[in-house]
Amino acid sequence: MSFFDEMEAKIPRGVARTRFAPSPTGYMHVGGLRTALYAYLVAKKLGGTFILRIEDTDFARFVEGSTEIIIDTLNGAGLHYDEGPIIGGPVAPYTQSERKPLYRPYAELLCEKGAAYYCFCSKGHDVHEIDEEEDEPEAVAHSSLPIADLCREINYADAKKRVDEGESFAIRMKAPKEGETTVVDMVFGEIIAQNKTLDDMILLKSDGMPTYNFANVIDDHLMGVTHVLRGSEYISSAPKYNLLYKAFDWDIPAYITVSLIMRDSKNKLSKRRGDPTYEDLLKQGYLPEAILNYVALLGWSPGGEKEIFSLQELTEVFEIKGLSKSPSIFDIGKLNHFNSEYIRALPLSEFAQIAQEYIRQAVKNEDISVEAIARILQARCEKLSDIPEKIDFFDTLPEYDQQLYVHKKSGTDESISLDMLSAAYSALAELSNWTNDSLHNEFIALAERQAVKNATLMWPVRIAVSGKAVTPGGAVEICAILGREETLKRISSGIEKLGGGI
RNA sequence: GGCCCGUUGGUCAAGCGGUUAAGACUCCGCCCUUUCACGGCGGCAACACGGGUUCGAGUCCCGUACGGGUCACCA
Repeated sequence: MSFFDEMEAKIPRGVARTRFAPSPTGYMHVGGLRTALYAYLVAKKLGGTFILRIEDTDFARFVEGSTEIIIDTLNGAGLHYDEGPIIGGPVAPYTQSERKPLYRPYAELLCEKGAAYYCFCSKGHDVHEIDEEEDEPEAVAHSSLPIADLCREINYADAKKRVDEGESFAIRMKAPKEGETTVVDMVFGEIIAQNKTLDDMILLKSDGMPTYNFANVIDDHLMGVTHVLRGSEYISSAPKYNLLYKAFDWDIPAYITVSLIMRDSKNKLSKRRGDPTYEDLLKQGYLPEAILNYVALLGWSPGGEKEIFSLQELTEVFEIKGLSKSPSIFDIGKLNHFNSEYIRALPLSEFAQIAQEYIRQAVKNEDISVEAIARILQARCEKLSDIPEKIDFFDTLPEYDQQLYVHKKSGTDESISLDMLSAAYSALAELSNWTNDSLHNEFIALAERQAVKNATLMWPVRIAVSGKAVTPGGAVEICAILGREETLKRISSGIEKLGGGI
């Protein structure tokens, strides 16, 4: 049995096998996460298999520890893979650098068949400088083709001989000069490319590693991938992939090309320009579920009016036809909305648990329980990182402007506030039971005795105990958390501030 | 520049030849209310442009404009 037959025999057959194939750059793009999600959903929707494959064919770009980050990220988001690094699978290994010996035979097979050729051009001649300038001169296409064309003409036997003699080489695809190639994509439809516009892309680099373009085709085939998901930056290469599949006489998988995620109408999301990666978002206190939900809806729509979907629900409602061809702009404001929805939907104890570290950043006083703070915070919190500044007044009363006591809607000015604080001080000093309920009742009763509306009493009290115009929780909740001693202290300092005395 | 793709309110988006062109975010107003928020109600705001095809076009076709992608021994 030949090497090729053996490889063929190992290919798993399944209803749906999809893969997420990131390169280990050290972090997860938001767009990458979304592609992973869709790949997961396509597989799960059809009861298939979701594969993780690490594309580390570029030595120079490899970042230590990246694979672990990718795996942690996927698991953290609930996108558990069925085959891949660490857990293995029927077509292991799942890391391309470990698959290196597999690629050369396939590339050479293509040379033999006349669908590819050995190229002896030196690597340097067409080095492409990453050029950020707008107006690049005409010749920027600095095509390597004319030079490579010379290699293209060398006959197979001669080239093979040079290779056998140890000459350094790369292998390029031999794109036909005539005819056209049609790509069928489940999102973009039919795309027809004139073969003459296709360049002889490198398949195998002179270091023996395959390029992304080649490794993808080989591995997708060898791993039995049925649906190939990738971003639209690859769509113009798809005809070349098809040529490769055709040269091998392999079945072409279903292509599902997803549109780009942009930072604005002109630029795609980029870490380099300061756009957040998935890890950045987690650090800022966004919940994985919320990010996933938001990102699912960027470039895909279920059609109805429902927007909140758990991962489980997504696997049920996901349809390829809901995928959009046009790019979408990442809107942090809308992510905020999803995040607050998810935060509010959490059981209090769970919210308290994830909010704990943020709460303790601002409230060091151990007498104050995390849960008490969490309770008043939960409905007013877009992201966890907002927490500390909202509750810093619990530990120390900030300096505040006396003008805060003037609030038209509550019917207070400085003089009325002074009266209210004085009344509140006496009443609270006598209060036997220091709970939300008893405080509430006491305030209501006091307002009635003073013949003012509740707000006229509550507003100045809240200002006095918090020093802030806006707080999580109202006067009652804040007093309850602060306790009698601290509450009375703060109220009396408010009274002094307003020129009164106890 | 060549090739490919896209274009519905500020943003995400539904729409599949006949609709008062959904819904969500944002913003604004009102209600609720011990502040803000939550919740409830209401409002502002869109089919890029020009030609066709058709009784009828956001929906189909062709151009134009604008935007994006790609043209690396990067992925």
